[in-house]
Amino acid sequence: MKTLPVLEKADCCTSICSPITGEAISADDAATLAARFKAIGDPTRLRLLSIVAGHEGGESCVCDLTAPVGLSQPTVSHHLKILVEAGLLTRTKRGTWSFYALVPGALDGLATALQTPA
Amino acid sequence: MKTLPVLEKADCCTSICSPITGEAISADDAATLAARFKAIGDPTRLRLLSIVAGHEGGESCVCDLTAPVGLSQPTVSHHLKILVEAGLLTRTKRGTWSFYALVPGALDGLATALQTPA
DNA sequence: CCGCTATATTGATGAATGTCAATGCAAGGG
DNA sequence: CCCTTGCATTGACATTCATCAATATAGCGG
Repeated sequence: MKTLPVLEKADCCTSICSPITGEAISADDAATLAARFKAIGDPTRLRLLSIVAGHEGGESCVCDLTAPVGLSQPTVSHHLKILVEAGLLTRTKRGTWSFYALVPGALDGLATALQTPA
Repeated sequence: MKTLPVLEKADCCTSICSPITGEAISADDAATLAARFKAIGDPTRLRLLSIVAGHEGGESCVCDLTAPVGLSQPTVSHHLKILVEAGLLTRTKRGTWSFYALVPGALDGLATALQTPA
Protein backbone atom coordinates (compact mmCIF):
# COMPACT_ATOMS: atom_id res chain seq x y z
CA MET A 1 0.00 0.00 0.00
CA LYS A 2 1.49 3.23 -1.08
CA THR A 3 0.97 6.45 0.77
CA LEU A 4 0.82 9.78 -0.93
CA PRO A 5 3.51 12.18 0.16
CA VAL A 6 2.64 14.67 2.83
CA LEU A 7 1.74 18.08 1.55
CA GLU A 8 4.32 20.48 2.84
CA LYS A 9 5.13 24.08 2.31
CA ALA A 10 7.94 23.15 0.00
CA ASP A 11 5.47 21.48 -2.31
CA CYS A 12 3.46 24.61 -2.68
CA CYS A 13 5.60 25.96 -5.45
CA THR A 14 5.17 22.87 -7.50
CA SER A 15 2.29 22.21 -9.75
CA ILE A 16 0.70 20.04 -7.11
CA CYS A 17 -0.30 23.01 -5.05
CA SER A 18 -0.65 25.64 -7.69
CA PRO A 19 -4.11 26.35 -9.01
CA ILE A 20 -5.43 23.98 -11.63
CA THR A 21 -6.97 26.96 -13.33
CA GLY A 22 -3.57 28.21 -14.39
CA GLU A 23 -1.63 26.28 -16.96
CA ALA A 24 -3.11 22.93 -17.88
CA ILE A 25 -1.81 20.37 -15.42
CA SER A 26 0.02 17.25 -16.45
CA ALA A 27 -1.48 13.79 -16.28
CA ASP A 28 0.76 12.91 -13.36
CA ASP A 29 -0.17 15.97 -11.36
CA ALA A 30 -3.81 15.34 -12.15
CA ALA A 31 -3.51 11.81 -10.84
CA THR A 32 -1.88 12.92 -7.60
CA LEU A 33 -4.36 15.69 -6.98
CA ALA A 34 -7.34 13.58 -7.96
CA ALA A 35 -6.28 10.86 -5.54
CA ARG A 36 -6.50 13.32 -2.67
CA PHE A 37 -9.81 14.76 -3.80
CA LYS A 38 -11.12 11.26 -4.23
CA ALA A 39 -10.24 10.57 -0.61
CA ILE A 40 -12.45 13.43 0.54
CA GLY A 41 -15.06 12.68 -2.10
CA ASP A 42 -16.94 10.45 0.27
CA PRO A 43 -19.48 11.71 2.82
CA THR A 44 -18.25 9.41 5.55
CA ARG A 45 -14.61 10.39 5.15
CA LEU A 46 -15.53 14.06 5.03
CA ARG A 47 -17.39 13.67 8.30
CA LEU A 48 -14.50 11.77 9.83
CA LEU A 49 -12.12 14.57 8.89
CA SER A 50 -14.50 17.10 10.33
CA ILE A 51 -14.97 15.23 13.58
CA VAL A 52 -11.26 14.63 14.06
CA ALA A 53 -10.47 18.26 13.33
CA GLY A 54 -13.09 19.53 15.73
CA HIS A 55 -12.30 17.13 18.51
CA GLU A 56 -10.60 18.15 21.69
CA GLY A 57 -6.85 18.02 21.17
CA GLY A 58 -7.30 17.65 17.44
CA GLU A 59 -7.23 13.88 17.59
CA SER A 60 -9.69 11.05 17.99
CA CYS A 61 -9.59 7.31 18.50
CA VAL A 62 -11.69 4.95 16.44
CA CYS A 63 -14.12 4.37 19.27
CA ASP A 64 -14.99 8.05 19.20
CA LEU A 65 -15.81 7.92 15.51
CA THR A 66 -17.96 4.87 14.95
CA ALA A 67 -21.03 6.23 16.73
CA PRO A 68 -21.11 9.67 15.01
CA VAL A 69 -20.96 8.22 11.53
CA GLY A 70 -23.16 5.25 12.34
CA LEU A 71 -20.99 2.63 10.69
CA SER A 72 -19.26 -0.49 11.89
CA GLN A 73 -15.79 -0.33 13.41
CA PRO A 74 -14.11 -2.16 10.51
CA THR A 75 -15.68 0.23 8.04
CA VAL A 76 -14.51 3.25 9.99
CA SER A 77 -11.00 1.83 10.24
CA HIS A 78 -11.10 1.28 6.50
CA HIS A 79 -11.99 4.91 5.79
CA LEU A 80 -9.38 6.16 8.22
CA LYS A 81 -6.76 4.10 6.48
CA ILE A 82 -7.68 5.69 3.17
CA LEU A 83 -7.38 9.15 4.67
CA VAL A 84 -3.97 8.30 6.12
CA GLU A 85 -2.77 6.95 2.77
CA ALA A 86 -3.98 10.15 1.14
CA GLY A 87 -1.71 12.12 3.45
CA LEU A 88 -4.60 13.84 5.20
CA LEU A 89 -4.50 12.10 8.58
CA THR A 90 -1.79 10.75 10.84
CA ARG A 91 -2.11 7.70 13.02
CA THR A 92 -0.53 7.43 16.46
CA LYS A 93 -0.83 4.32 18.58
CA ARG A 94 -0.92 4.73 22.34
CA GLY A 95 -1.70 1.60 24.26
CA THR A 96 -4.55 -0.18 22.59
CA TRP A 97 -5.86 3.02 21.05
CA SER A 98 -5.13 4.51 17.68
CA PHE A 99 -5.35 8.26 17.56
CA TYR A 100 -5.97 10.03 14.30
CA ALA A 101 -5.16 13.70 13.67
CA LEU A 102 -5.15 16.08 10.73
CA VAL A 103 -1.89 16.51 8.84
CA PRO A 104 -1.15 20.22 9.30
CA GLY A 105 -1.57 22.14 6.07
CA ALA A 106 -2.75 19.19 4.04
CA LEU A 107 -6.25 20.49 3.45
CA ASP A 108 -4.95 24.00 2.86
CA GLY A 109 -2.71 22.63 0.14
CA LEU A 110 -5.72 21.18 -1.59
CA ALA A 111 -7.58 24.44 -1.15
CA THR A 112 -4.76 26.29 -2.87
CA ALA A 113 -5.02 24.00 -5.85
CA LEU A 114 -8.64 25.02 -6.29
CA GLN A 115 -8.27 28.76 -5.93
CA THR A 116 -8.33 30.85 -9.06
CA PRO A 117 -5.19 32.96 -9.39
CA ALA A 118 -6.70 36.36 -8.80
CA MET B 1 -17.06 3.32 24.80
CA LYS B 2 -13.99 5.16 25.92
CA THR B 3 -12.33 5.47 29.26
CA LEU B 4 -8.99 7.05 28.62
CA PRO B 5 -8.83 10.06 30.93
CA VAL B 6 -6.35 11.99 28.85
CA LEU B 7 -8.78 12.48 26.03
CA GLU B 8 -12.07 12.37 27.80
CA LYS B 9 -14.41 13.78 25.28
CA ALA B 10 -17.44 15.40 26.84
CA ASP B 11 -18.09 18.49 24.86
CA CYS B 12 -16.76 17.87 21.43
CA CYS B 13 -15.57 21.16 20.32
CA THR B 14 -16.81 24.52 19.46
CA SER B 15 -14.56 25.92 16.79
CA ILE B 16 -17.07 27.11 14.33
CA CYS B 17 -15.86 27.19 10.86
CA SER B 18 -17.06 27.47 7.43
CA PRO B 19 -14.78 24.68 6.56
CA ILE B 20 -15.07 21.11 7.55
CA THR B 21 -12.41 21.67 10.15
CA GLY B 22 -14.93 23.46 12.30
CA GLU B 23 -17.49 21.62 14.31
CA ALA B 24 -18.60 18.37 12.82
CA ILE B 25 -20.61 18.93 9.70
CA SER B 26 -23.99 17.34 9.23
CA ALA B 27 -24.54 14.24 7.17
CA ASP B 28 -26.40 16.28 4.58
CA ASP B 29 -23.65 18.85 4.26
CA ALA B 30 -21.10 16.08 4.03
CA ALA B 31 -23.04 14.45 1.22
CA THR B 32 -23.31 17.69 -0.74
CA LEU B 33 -19.66 18.58 -0.32
CA ALA B 34 -18.46 15.06 -0.97
CA ALA B 35 -20.42 14.92 -4.21
CA ARG B 36 -18.49 17.92 -5.52
CA PHE B 37 -15.13 16.61 -4.36
CA LYS B 38 -15.98 13.29 -5.89
CA ALA B 39 -16.52 15.04 -9.21
CA ILE B 40 -12.98 16.38 -9.15
CA GLY B 41 -11.62 13.18 -7.64
CA ASP B 42 -10.86 11.81 -11.07
CA PRO B 43 -7.67 12.59 -13.01
CA THR B 44 -9.49 13.00 -16.30
CA ARG B 45 -12.07 15.42 -14.92
CA LEU B 46 -9.36 17.40 -13.17
CA ARG B 47 -7.51 17.73 -16.45
CA LEU B 48 -10.68 18.70 -18.27
CA LEU B 49 -11.31 21.46 -15.74
CA SER B 50 -7.76 22.64 -16.09
CA ILE B 51 -7.85 22.65 -19.88
CA VAL B 52 -11.18 24.46 -20.04
CA ALA B 53 -10.00 27.06 -17.55
CA GLY B 54 -6.78 27.68 -19.43
CA HIS B 55 -8.34 27.74 -22.86
CA GLU B 56 -8.76 30.86 -24.90
CA GLY B 57 -11.95 32.59 -23.87
CA GLY B 58 -12.37 30.28 -20.89
CA GLU B 59 -14.41 27.79 -22.85
CA SER B 60 -13.83 24.71 -24.94
CA CYS B 61 -15.84 22.42 -27.15
CA VAL B 62 -15.66 18.65 -26.86
CA CYS B 63 -13.54 18.32 -29.97
CA ASP B 64 -10.86 20.40 -28.25
CA LEU B 65 -10.79 18.09 -25.25
CA THR B 66 -10.69 14.54 -26.58
CA ALA B 67 -7.14 14.71 -27.91
CA PRO B 68 -5.52 16.24 -24.79
CA VAL B 69 -6.94 13.62 -22.45
CA GLY B 70 -6.56 10.76 -24.92
CA LEU B 71 -10.00 9.28 -24.42
CA SER B 72 -12.93 8.62 -26.71
CA GLN B 73 -15.49 11.31 -27.41
CA PRO B 74 -18.31 9.55 -25.54
CA THR B 75 -16.11 9.16 -22.49
CA VAL B 76 -15.17 12.84 -22.54
CA SER B 77 -18.82 13.82 -22.91
CA HIS B 78 -19.60 11.56 -19.97
CA HIS B 79 -17.05 13.28 -17.74
CA LEU B 80 -18.18 16.72 -18.83
CA LYS B 81 -21.74 15.83 -17.94
CA ILE B 82 -20.63 14.85 -14.45
CA LEU B 83 -18.81 18.16 -14.04
CA VAL B 84 -21.88 20.07 -15.19
CA GLU B 85 -24.11 18.16 -12.81
CA ALA B 86 -21.67 18.93 -10.01
CA GLY B 87 -22.12 22.63 -10.73
CA LEU B 88 -18.54 23.13 -11.82
CA LEU B 89 -19.04 23.63 -15.56
CA THR B 90 -21.65 25.23 -17.78
CA ARG B 91 -22.67 24.00 -21.18
CA THR B 92 -23.61 26.31 -24.04
CA LYS B 93 -24.71 25.03 -27.42
CA ARG B 94 -23.84 27.08 -30.48
CA GLY B 95 -24.60 25.43 -33.78
CA THR B 96 -23.36 21.88 -33.62
CA TRP B 97 -20.82 22.67 -30.95
CA SER B 98 -21.15 22.43 -27.20
CA PHE B 99 -18.99 24.87 -25.29
CA TYR B 100 -18.04 24.19 -21.71
CA ALA B 101 -16.87 26.86 -19.27
CA LEU B 102 -16.05 27.09 -15.57
CA VAL B 103 -18.84 28.19 -13.25
CA PRO B 104 -17.42 31.38 -11.70
CA GLY B 105 -16.55 30.90 -8.05
CA ALA B 106 -17.46 27.25 -7.94
CA LEU B 107 -13.94 26.01 -7.30
CA ASP B 108 -13.27 28.83 -4.88
CA GLY B 109 -16.27 27.73 -2.88
CA LEU B 110 -14.80 24.29 -2.54
CA ALA B 111 -11.45 25.78 -1.61
CA THR B 112 -13.09 27.71 1.21
CA ALA B 113 -14.54 24.53 2.63
CA LEU B 114 -11.04 23.12 2.94
CA GLN B 115 -9.31 26.09 4.49
CA THR B 116 -8.66 26.06 8.20
CA PRO B 117 -10.44 28.94 9.91
CA ALA B 118 -7.22 30.08 11.54
C1' DC C 1 -1.77 -17.34 31.68
C1' DC C 2 -6.47 -15.79 30.81
C1' DG C 3 -9.69 -12.81 29.40
C1' DC C 4 -11.08 -8.20 27.97
C1' DT C 5 -10.71 -4.22 25.09
C1' DA C 6 -9.46 -1.53 20.97
C1' DT C 7 -8.18 -1.87 16.47
C1' DA C 8 -6.74 -3.99 12.03
C1' DT C 9 -7.34 -7.40 8.45
C1' DT C 10 -9.79 -10.76 5.54
C1' DG C 11 -13.53 -12.38 2.68
C1' DA C 12 -17.72 -11.74 0.56
C1' DT C 13 -21.24 -9.11 -1.80
C1' DG C 14 -23.97 -5.70 -3.95
C1' DA C 15 -23.45 -1.12 -5.94
C1' DA C 16 -21.10 2.31 -8.38
C1' DT C 17 -17.62 3.75 -11.80
C1' DG C 18 -14.78 4.42 -16.11
C1' DT C 19 -14.40 3.03 -20.60
C1' DC C 20 -15.55 2.02 -25.41
C1' DA C 21 -18.32 0.55 -29.57
C1' DA C 22 -22.56 1.31 -31.54
C1' DT C 23 -26.27 4.21 -32.22
C1' DG C 24 -29.18 8.37 -32.15
C1' DC C 25 -29.78 13.24 -33.15
C1' DA C 26 -29.46 17.93 -34.51
C1' DA C 27 -27.30 21.50 -37.45
C1' DG C 28 -25.16 22.95 -41.84
C1' DG C 29 -23.42 22.43 -46.58
C1' DG C 30 -23.55 20.46 -51.18
C1' DC D 1 -32.81 16.24 -50.11
C1' DC D 2 -28.66 13.50 -48.74
C1' DC D 3 -24.35 13.64 -46.30
C1' DT D 4 -21.10 15.13 -43.17
C1' DT D 5 -19.84 16.93 -38.65
C1' DG D 6 -20.17 17.42 -33.59
C1' DC D 7 -22.11 15.72 -29.69
C1' DA D 8 -25.20 12.89 -26.56
C1' DT D 9 -27.10 8.51 -25.25
C1' DT D 10 -27.30 3.50 -24.77
C1' DG D 11 -25.52 -1.01 -23.71
C1' DA D 12 -22.01 -3.86 -22.23
C1' DC D 13 -18.04 -4.99 -19.56
C1' DA D 14 -14.35 -5.01 -16.24
C1' DT D 15 -12.81 -2.64 -12.30
C1' DT D 16 -13.22 -0.37 -8.10
C1' DC D 17 -15.73 0.68 -3.91
C1' DA D 18 -18.41 0.73 0.49
C1' DT D 19 -20.03 -2.17 3.73
C1' DC D 20 -20.46 -5.83 7.12
C1' DA D 21 -19.50 -10.34 9.60
C1' DA D 22 -15.89 -13.02 11.03
C1' DT D 23 -11.36 -13.37 12.43
C1' DA D 24 -6.73 -11.87 13.77
C1' DT D 25 -3.56 -8.99 16.46
C1' DA D 26 -1.92 -6.48 20.29
C1' DG D 27 -1.92 -4.31 24.81
C1' DC D 28 -3.50 -4.34 29.46
C1' DG D 29 -5.45 -6.10 34.02
C1' DG D 30 -6.07 -9.78 37.08
